[in-house]
Amino acid sequence: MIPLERRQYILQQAALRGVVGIYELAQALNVSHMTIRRDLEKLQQEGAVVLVSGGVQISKKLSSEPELMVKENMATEEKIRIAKAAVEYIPQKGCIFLDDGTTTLALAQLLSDREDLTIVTNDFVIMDYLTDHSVCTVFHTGGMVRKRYRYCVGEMATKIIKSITFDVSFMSASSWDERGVTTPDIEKIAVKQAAIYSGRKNILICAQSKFGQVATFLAFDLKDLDLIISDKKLSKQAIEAVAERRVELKLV
Amino acid sequence: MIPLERRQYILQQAALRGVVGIYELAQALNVSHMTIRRDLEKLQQEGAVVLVSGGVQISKKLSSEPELMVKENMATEEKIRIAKAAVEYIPQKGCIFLDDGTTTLALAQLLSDREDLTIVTNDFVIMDYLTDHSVCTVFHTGGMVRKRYRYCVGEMATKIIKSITFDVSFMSASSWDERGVTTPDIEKIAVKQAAIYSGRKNILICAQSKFGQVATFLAFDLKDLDLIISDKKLSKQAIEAVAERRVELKLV
DNA sequence: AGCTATTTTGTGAATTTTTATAATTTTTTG
DNA sequence: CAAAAAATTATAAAAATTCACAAAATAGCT
Repeated sequence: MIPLERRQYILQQAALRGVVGIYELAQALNVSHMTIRRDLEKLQQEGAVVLVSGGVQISKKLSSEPELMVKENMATEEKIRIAKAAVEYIPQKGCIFLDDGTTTLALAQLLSDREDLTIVTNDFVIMDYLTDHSVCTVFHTGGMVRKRYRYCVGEMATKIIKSITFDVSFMSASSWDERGVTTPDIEKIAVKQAAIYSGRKNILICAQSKFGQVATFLAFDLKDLDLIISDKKLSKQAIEAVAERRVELKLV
Repeated sequence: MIPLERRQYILQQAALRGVVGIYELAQALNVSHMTIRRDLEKLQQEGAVVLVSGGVQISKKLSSEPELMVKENMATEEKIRIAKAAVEYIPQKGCIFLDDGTTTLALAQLLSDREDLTIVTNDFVIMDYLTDHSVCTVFHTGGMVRKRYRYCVGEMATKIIKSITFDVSFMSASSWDERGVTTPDIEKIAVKQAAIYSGRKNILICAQSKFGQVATFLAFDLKDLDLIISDKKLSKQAIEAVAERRVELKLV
């Protein structure tokens, strides 16, 4: 890894998460903290980041730029915590499905050094990340391209998903409540149901903030799940609803 | 491998990844770091890359327009001429397949305003371009991701391709001769054959410079094609070989 | 083919840049 | 205010770069 690559990685992490720690970066990149400090100094001179005690913050100017904004909305603290909890459920040499979404992307980012895994996804952002940063085997489901959201839906994707068996299907949700997970895109229903059909274990990884929101179409019922991983702020009402449906719940 | 090929490979890698390390290239190309350095110096003089410590970065002008950059790096003129000729064969409201490759990418770039089309591809670069710049319906075949080249291969992709019918399949080739199109990737054979199986019309769009090069595996015979579009510099030997197989030939 | 001239490539040494370690000072935290 | 964490500084080690020159490959010629 050459110095520039390292700086790009730092920028990416900063863009993704808002702030990053120096020692964390040093460990991730396997270099000394001094090297990171010198990198950060350069990046600060370029105006890309702002140094703060213990790490860097993405400069406001950048974080308001459209491409990064999309990412910004991604890996928050909660999502990373949820993703870390999710890793525990991935067996050695396993084959997993990652649904489209930012929480599943955060999970993908934790798996870059897992050579043993086979990862299947319908999301192009996740695929891009894995293509550039991972050593695992990657499959894309294909299907009709939803340009705006950069993932695939439709019958083609559904068919392929049904023809594979996953040790774990990690499902995401942009909206869920006591009934189940809902989506505004009718074409996504079949895809999500296929992923659940093909998962020997189905885990919903989803921030509590999405609870209570409802979209037009019901993709699947909470009963179809084996486990829900969410964050600790999840409302009592939600916890009760999950318990009633006898689905295991893990809050992190 | 001749020096020019080596530089094209370097450019391709740089285009693909943004930055590339010198020692990495030296190892991949099996030459000394000095040879790479001299190559990079030349490429820098041409303005294609910028030298940085430990490697090169793709020049900003190019990297900000990824679709142009790929074109840029390999004999553009011919490819665009070939692509323009290929457009003639695309019917209104048609469904076409675009094989992975830079000539097919050039074709995709000419189709951005065609709202009537359905385009299917196994190439992620083509898909990305169409996602960002086109108004047509896009499908991706999915399949096993070949990270380095950014396309899909394998049985999954093959199956899907066979289940669709294309008005035209536009095939590419990194190497071809009188026998047919060859590839170094065994997994690509089935994909290419499936595309030809599913094409009501099969057109090879391919620069003459690739003629005479041979890779390990034969993907398909020239006889399987309805038309070959190439550039005018195509050798007499090649023209005769094509005529013998009763395949129409168009030189532009 | 055989020969020379030219270009390209590899090797090793000197130079410069980058990085790691350790000691010291400053800032943060309880 | 004291302990811990972080930042700074200095210096040694490692890596990357440059330069010079010999070896190898290529091209052009008879």
